[in-house]
Amino acid sequence: MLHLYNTLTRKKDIFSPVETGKVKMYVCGPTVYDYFHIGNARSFINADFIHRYFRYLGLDVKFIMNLTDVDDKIIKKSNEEKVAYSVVAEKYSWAFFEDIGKLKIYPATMYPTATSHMQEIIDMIAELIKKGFAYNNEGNVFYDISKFNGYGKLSGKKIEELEAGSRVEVNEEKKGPLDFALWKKAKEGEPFWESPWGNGRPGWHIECSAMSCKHLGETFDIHAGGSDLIFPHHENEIAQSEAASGKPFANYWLHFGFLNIDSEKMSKSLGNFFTTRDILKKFSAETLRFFYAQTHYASPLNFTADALEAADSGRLKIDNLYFKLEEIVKDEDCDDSLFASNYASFEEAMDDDINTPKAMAVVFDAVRDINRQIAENKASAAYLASAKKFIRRTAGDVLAVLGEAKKEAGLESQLIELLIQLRLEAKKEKNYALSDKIRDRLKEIGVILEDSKDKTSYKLN
RNA sequence: GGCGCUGUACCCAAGUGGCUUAAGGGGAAGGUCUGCAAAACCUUUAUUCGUCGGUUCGAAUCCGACCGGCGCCUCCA
Repeated sequence: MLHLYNTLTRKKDIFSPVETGKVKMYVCGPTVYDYFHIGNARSFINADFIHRYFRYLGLDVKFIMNLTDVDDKIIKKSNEEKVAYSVVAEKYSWAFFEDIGKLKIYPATMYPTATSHMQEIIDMIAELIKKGFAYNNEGNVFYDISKFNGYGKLSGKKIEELEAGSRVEVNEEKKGPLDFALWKKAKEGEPFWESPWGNGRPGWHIECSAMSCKHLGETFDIHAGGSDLIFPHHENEIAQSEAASGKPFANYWLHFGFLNIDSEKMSKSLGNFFTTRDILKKFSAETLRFFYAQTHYASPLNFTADALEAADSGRLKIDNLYFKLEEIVKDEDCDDSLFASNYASFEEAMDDDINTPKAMAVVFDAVRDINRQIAENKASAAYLASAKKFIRRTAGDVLAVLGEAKKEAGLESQLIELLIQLRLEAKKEKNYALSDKIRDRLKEIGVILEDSKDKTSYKLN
């Protein structure tokens, strides 16, 4: 039974979807104004663990991630670069897809954009005005939070306290300081869309309400995002959606913890800002995923080079076993019952609010057991086949921390095999100087040789 | 000022009342195997969970105080 910590109820709730067997999930995606950073990557990967686990469970998942493709930051960048906002948005949208592909993120069902949902956005704003939750002030439309009863229920904030401690600039156009923009009147030179309130563009929060409603319905199962989005973004989404539909919005709210760099907040001004692209030049996607999976999704995580190195060593332990199994397992047919308790433990961990650190411990327990069976030569063919499947389904399909299999480039692998043969002959003649030289040289170019009793295998670094 | 999170070994980290005299990974030390390596396996590495009190038959887990770290309240994953 899957339990998820729900920000709305502040406890772990039993997950019970609106429609049995189906999951409707919405995750706030990127604003496409720059390459995304490793903090964003953490959120995307955490969402991916959840997505992949639902798939593992055999649920029919509809997973929507939006791209915010028009907003202040994009406009600012387009002005700096003297190109149309859409050029910026398009460039970084492609970069986003490229990067999440590299991160082995299982694709969402759909990646809708704000600009392709203008009609839905305008319709929702019109509905909010009609129902009295919003007001038009000379082309700027604001949401009147005093009209919405449950405002603050997600973030646990009280309206009076928010107003008292408010750092929001006084805006004469708004009735209340916490009212937020649904539609922003276009300023000179800004991109705009036509609307009943004049030319302008949507506020940030409304797109998520409009798009989630269109693609998932008025009430859906899971809404997730970074913990900084709780307030005001998600709070405002709830206000918009529930006021417009009169129905509950998302049933489960999940929030991902923040990433710090060397115990400091990542920011451009501190000079500790890393894009995912930068990091992927030094570490593999699997290493990054392994590193993130070691910490629960909601906890803060400290990012250091040493920790990444440690993660790299750790995940190789799983890889080494899996590659070994790929070599010795011929027949994929297997009896899962041999690993029934391992699967049960894995699922128990994941069912407990997607406890990936615990799930990894389960995988490592299995890795040790399997290695021991192999070392002691006690493993049956059926056991090894089941072992391989267990590792693939957990470390591979759900966590996606397994590295790529050895590349079987035809000529390349033949040449390596040839060198291995020559080295074995040298070894037979006890010419260890030569055999070690071959091994060392191959290692230098990324081919690692491992001798076992009767043969030598290799892996590519 | 308000709200919330957090402090577990050299490092990362799970565990939130008895199954734990605290998982798992990294690192380190010793051993097995090996011509030597590598990989793998075995052993060791927290009588203790920020500090001090309290509740309880029993607490890392609950309560209180104190000390430290962090986030949100403004765009932000």
